[in-house]
Amino acid sequence: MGKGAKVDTFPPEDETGSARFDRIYCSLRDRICLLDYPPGTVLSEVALAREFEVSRTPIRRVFHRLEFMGLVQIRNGVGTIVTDIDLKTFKETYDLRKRLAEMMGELSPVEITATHMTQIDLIIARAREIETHRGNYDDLALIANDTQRLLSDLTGNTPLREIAELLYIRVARIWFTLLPQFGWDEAISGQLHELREIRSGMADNDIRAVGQYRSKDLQRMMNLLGRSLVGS
Amino acid sequence: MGKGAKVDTFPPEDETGSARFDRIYCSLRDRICLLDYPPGTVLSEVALAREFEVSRTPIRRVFHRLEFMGLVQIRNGVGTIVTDIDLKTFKETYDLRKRLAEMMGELSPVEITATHMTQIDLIIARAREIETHRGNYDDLALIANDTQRLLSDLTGNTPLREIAELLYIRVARIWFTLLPQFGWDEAISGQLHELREIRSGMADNDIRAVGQYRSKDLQRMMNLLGRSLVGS
DNA sequence: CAAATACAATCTGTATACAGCTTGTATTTG
DNA sequence: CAAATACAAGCTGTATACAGATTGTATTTG
Repeated sequence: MGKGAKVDTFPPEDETGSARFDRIYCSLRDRICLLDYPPGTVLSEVALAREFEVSRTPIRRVFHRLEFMGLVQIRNGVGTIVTDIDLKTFKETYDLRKRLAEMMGELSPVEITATHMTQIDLIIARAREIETHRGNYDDLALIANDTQRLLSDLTGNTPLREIAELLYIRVARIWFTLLPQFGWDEAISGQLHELREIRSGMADNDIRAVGQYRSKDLQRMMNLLGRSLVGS
Repeated sequence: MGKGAKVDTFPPEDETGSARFDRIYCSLRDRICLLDYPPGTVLSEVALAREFEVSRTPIRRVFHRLEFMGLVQIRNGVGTIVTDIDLKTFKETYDLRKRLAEMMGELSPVEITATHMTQIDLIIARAREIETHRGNYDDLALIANDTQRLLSDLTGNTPLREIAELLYIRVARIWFTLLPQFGWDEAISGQLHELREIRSGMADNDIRAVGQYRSKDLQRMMNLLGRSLVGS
């Protein structure tokens, strides 16, 4: 999943230290989140060092960041393994995300700009474009990612934004794993429904409504999950 | 402040890797939080490497963790500097912490045990003991830290607990900096009041009430801060 | 044959030398 | 004298060799 979805950028000539770190970190984070590296995958420091044309040191720095984000577990003498999430933690995280979504509009809300409207319209257009491409879960995942990014832009409270992003990154890939179980129609129509709700709230310049829609949709996902687990 | 409050433990003989990391990380984190290293302090990798009898490598690992926690800023060619917090971020963080405190009792609440009651009683006893030791802000800070730790133990939702701790660590020292401005009587009586409120909620096995008390007290701190800033 | 044991392969953790960046200072230059 | 410049000191970033930990496997031993 997602193999062809992202092209890793080549390093520019004058790349500074932190830019290189960000490049490698974002690459690996996205590979994990988009399931190029599924849970259980053992990441090799030396192999990645060769691929990114650096030594082990910067790779290790990235690994420790990924561990802090909850995406890998580093074990001495064993290796660095992409984490899985137990259902209890998954549910707790979604419960919390649901609450944080409600806060989005209540803590220092931002003003909706024309740029924001352009962004949501573009995302909706992309979702409609793949509506009939049954089973295109890769692009659906990218759309979900961009939706989260847009909602981040609409979150005025900085710490809240950071934490919402962190929790999203932690559980997004688990969600992506479950997506196919729901079937394409349910998945894409749910995503489009959420996007249109969000857009209506944005059109009214009502961030509070946007947050409540998001919260409701997270609840809907939890319900779907519950049904899926009972049904399997 | 806090110089004599904490004794760094000696490394045991059979110390494993991650234990060493935790030891150094907690030492430096506490030194920053308890203002042994006030904002603006430049931390030296080589000096700390000498002190902890390791090479620069583990110290760098700790520095990157501290940077992720928001306690230091690492700048290439310059140094690693203990951060300060601007008032906007400080207020945003408190607004968020206030909301998270309310959630404590609502998301998977835990059962209060006799151990928990013993802990809160011990903290209250310590607070009463220093009640007449005017200006003993160091011990007051330690009491505030242990209060936070107890509330963490009462938070059943794991991600919520982690995030509440993170936000506390980020802003605690700023709060400690401001404490003396409020005067000893206000500071110690406020702390004791909060502790007794928390205890009453715990005695009723009502985590929701505990969270609401905590939220209210965070609001009270914000109000004090506002007055202090207007008055200065 | 089964169980304990020794070992080798492979991984992360650490130490250290060196490269690159930033900044204050001394020097040069108009 | 003032401003631009060259430089040196000190910091973090990187590369790499080596140490320590873990685990699967082959060997030994009863």
